[in-house]
Amino acid sequence: MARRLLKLATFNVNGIAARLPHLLAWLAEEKPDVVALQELKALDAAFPAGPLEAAGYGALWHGQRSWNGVALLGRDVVPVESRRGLPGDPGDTQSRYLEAAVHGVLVAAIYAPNGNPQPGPKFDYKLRWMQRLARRAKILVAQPHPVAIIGDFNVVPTDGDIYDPKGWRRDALLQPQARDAYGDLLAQGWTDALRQVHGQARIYTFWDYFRQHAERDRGLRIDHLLLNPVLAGSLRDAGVDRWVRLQDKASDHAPAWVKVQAPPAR
DNA sequence: ATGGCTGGCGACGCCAGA
Repeated sequence: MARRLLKLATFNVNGIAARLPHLLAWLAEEKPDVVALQELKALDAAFPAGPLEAAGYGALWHGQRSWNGVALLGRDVVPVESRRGLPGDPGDTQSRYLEAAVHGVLVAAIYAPNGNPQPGPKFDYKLRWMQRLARRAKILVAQPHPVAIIGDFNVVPTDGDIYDPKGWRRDALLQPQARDAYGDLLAQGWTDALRQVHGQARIYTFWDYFRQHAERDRGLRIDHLLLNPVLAGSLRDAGVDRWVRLQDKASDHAPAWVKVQAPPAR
């Protein structure tokens, strides 16, 4: 008997306060089971736990004033937290990593540093952060249960993942060191779900606010869903809810998602 | 090579995003 499908999604909301109506409309329409949010840009006290609970979602969140901030939502359940903050640098106070078990999947929600301008200290921080992520990912990939790392990686993996690689070649998101860091993750055994499902087809998750890039589909693929081998075996579909990006007052990212066969209850 | 647009902050312009 076929088990039901589980939909896991990641959505950089670019401000949870400004985007709550969009988030609620998307949840009602697409009914994802697990959601990673990035760029809350809000203190913990300002997180809209009430409206989300009313919409049927339990939540964990790790906020921060003005910038960053990540959350995990579970449909009809509160995620069970396993880690808050990326290990490896006690001095790093930026809220970019939250890990929890949700619906039988261990999910790491990430918001990797942008790294611009490069070269410079922000780019150095980006690369160090990615190295720390790789150390955590190496442990996660080998788990005997389903694991996913989903979020805004702020890496354009190849020139096929952006509408204009030449125009962006100096950007931190396209630098060889950033791409190598992403490649190192894949080499651990993670499956890039969107590429796995769509081959070399053009697929974007971010479109900047300039020159009607969203409407013209001039975008970047920087939000990724990585599945460990246990979970990759149950991958059934993947996609991007681009309609969200075409709404008035939208985030500059759209939700990206996978559908996997739900792990057996235990 | 640059600027264009947006959210948050906190008081009108600046920082950061990607």
